[in-house]
Amino acid sequence: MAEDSCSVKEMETELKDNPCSSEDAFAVNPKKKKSKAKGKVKSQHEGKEKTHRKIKTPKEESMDFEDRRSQVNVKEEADKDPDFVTEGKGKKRKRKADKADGRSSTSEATLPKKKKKKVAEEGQGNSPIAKKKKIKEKKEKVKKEEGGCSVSTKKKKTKEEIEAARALKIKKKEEEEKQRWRWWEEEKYEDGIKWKFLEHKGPYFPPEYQPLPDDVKFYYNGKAVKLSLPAEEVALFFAQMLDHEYTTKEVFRNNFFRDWRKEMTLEERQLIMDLNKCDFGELHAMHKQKVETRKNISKEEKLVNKEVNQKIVDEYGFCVLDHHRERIGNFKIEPPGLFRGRGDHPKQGMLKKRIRPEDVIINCSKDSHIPEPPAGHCWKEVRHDNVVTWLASWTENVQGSCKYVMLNANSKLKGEKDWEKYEVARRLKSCVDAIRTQYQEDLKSKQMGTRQRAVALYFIDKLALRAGNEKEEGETADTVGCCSLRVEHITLHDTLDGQKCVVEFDFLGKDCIRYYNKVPVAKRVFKNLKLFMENKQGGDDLFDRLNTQVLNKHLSSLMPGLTAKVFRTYNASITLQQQLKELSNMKENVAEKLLSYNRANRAVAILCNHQRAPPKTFEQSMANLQAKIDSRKEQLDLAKKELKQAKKEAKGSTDNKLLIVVEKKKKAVKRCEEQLLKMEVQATDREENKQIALGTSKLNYLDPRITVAWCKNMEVPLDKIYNKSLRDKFAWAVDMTEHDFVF
DNA sequence: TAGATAACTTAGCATCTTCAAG
DNA sequence: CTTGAAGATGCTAAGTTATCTA
Repeated sequence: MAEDSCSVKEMETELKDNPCSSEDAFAVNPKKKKSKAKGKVKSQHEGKEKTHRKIKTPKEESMDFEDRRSQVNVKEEADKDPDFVTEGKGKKRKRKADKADGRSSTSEATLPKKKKKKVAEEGQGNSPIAKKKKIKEKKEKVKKEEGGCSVSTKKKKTKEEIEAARALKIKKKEEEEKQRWRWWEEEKYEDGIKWKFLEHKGPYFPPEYQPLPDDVKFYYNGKAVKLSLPAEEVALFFAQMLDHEYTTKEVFRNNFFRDWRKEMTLEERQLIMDLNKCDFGELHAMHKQKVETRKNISKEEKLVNKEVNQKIVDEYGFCVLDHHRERIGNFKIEPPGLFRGRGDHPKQGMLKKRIRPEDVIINCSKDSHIPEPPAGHCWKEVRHDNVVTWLASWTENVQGSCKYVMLNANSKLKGEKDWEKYEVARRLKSCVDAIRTQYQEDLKSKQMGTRQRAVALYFIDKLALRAGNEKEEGETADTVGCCSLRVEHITLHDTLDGQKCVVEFDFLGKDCIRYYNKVPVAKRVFKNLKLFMENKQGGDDLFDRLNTQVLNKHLSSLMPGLTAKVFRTYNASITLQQQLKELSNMKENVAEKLLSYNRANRAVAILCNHQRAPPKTFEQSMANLQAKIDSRKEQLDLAKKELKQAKKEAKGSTDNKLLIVVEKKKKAVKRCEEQLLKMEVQATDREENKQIALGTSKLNYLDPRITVAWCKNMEVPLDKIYNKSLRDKFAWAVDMTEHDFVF
């Protein structure tokens, strides 16, 4: 998040210059007047544009879509902009909205039902016999190795152990595969029922706080102070973070100090009045020491730790859902600590409290073995609600929101939902043209609300913006999505770089990731934007007649199950499909095909603005790779020379030896060339990927069936693209997708 | 029927693990 | 065998949407 850190830096200098706490800064922050230009639509604008421009046909529009990826300005440009600071904004934006009907449920989505009869619980591997055989072989192998050379050196033995462990792992994997629940071949449950039986052990609680040893002291105002346990624990949270830049931020420090004092005893509170007089040095040093020793532990200890962890996973990491053992995603209760929100979060530094069993609600079957709370404790509640998917929940104290323990992505519950998501997106494909035509038409509407809706939809569709819910002021960082865009977030250019009607976007989106883009838009959109911005200030809402409920209500009337985020899924998947078709070629080798895939993936990531901070070691590792390429090039030159020489010598000769040498050299050249190409491809890929994150779209937006089908057609092994977890998560797609799948 | 909240998806970064090169 | 980069996984914050409640 380069731009993030950039604004952070600026924040800091600002803070240095201005010694008042930023809490004060917040209070002082002049609220921008929000002049809601209600009913200010000038009707004479209507219809004017007809003379200038005909409505785009869906086809023309879709051409726009194709070169969308080139429009997205990768953020370097934005990075350079030193003026980029989003000011703390004025007010809470709560508006009354037409109530969303809520009747349009996604559950109507019809999954392509494979009318197969229920498969037996154990599930059938593709070729169970072959698998069993394999497993047997493995077992024998393991046995052999175990018995084989027992009188060997210690080293060898551990090696063997590793080998055995590996074999065991493979065996385990195969068993796993065999036991995979092929839920996608079963009938779905009716209306909202998520399970009929659910049993688990409850969440795993982090270990209790271990008091400081006596020789590690906290000092206040130069004097050693023995803190009470609760205060000490919180002090340690802060001490541990001392290397982080954010412990220097005023908001963070103030929030921390306020919450810390709440944990203190009366005397402590009376003594410790100023954070600047606190010396956490020894605590910090102790923590660093601990990290260091943890890093240096022996292999044996590591193995022991691993086993201990595995035991925890085995005990708490699984549940039984409708007769199948399923992995739980996050079975560990979040440990206490200091809250660190993203970006400029007003609550950063606040204490995230320790969760006790008394805070936790358990959800499971009535007839299951109810999880035991830790000794001496009880649950807040045990309920048996089978229309939800969570196993346990608690309320987090910083934001007051609910946290849930849910299943792993490879579970039936998650998989089915995911599948459904892509089916909804595919349904959008069949009616997207009509919807586009409609919103183009709506741009001319007499109703201001309708026009705003149309423009918002245009953005959501064309630029893959998020819906943009309203947020409560002061509770979170100031970020926006489509519906919550403010006037200050866009700049209109009648012409820019030879293009007409360019909208320049500059705002912080989810996770405070900057969205910066200059996009030529339809003239009518441009005109509407001008209209929406009339008589408004920077801090005013661009779409003052619109919110996500209104928008989604409208969308669901166009297609059941349609909401704003479906457009992101749809456009991401369709872009991947198009790009793959365009970029990849059967003639390429696997490395090149993978580059093509990554490029298609990248087009999607750019569309969705999935960014990452360039890896810290990026420059170095790039240079290393380049060095390797150079040396390989030299090798290649050498090999070529040698080949020439060999050819020369062999010319006219019938000496078999010489001919063989020529062949050898030829092979060497070829190998060199291949390796070089591979590295060069890798270098290109990495460079292009510098600040783009491919993972998010792969995980959340791209219909896996597109990828599976592409792999089949291109003869690329799937595991070159999907790692184990992805293959598990998308098991349904891997299993059911034929080569002719079309999104 | 709006506003609150519950439920669930999406997100990037941190950390742990693995694997390949030196 | 060591080192470091890449890749995988873990963590939890931050969104969206559905649903509840007064």
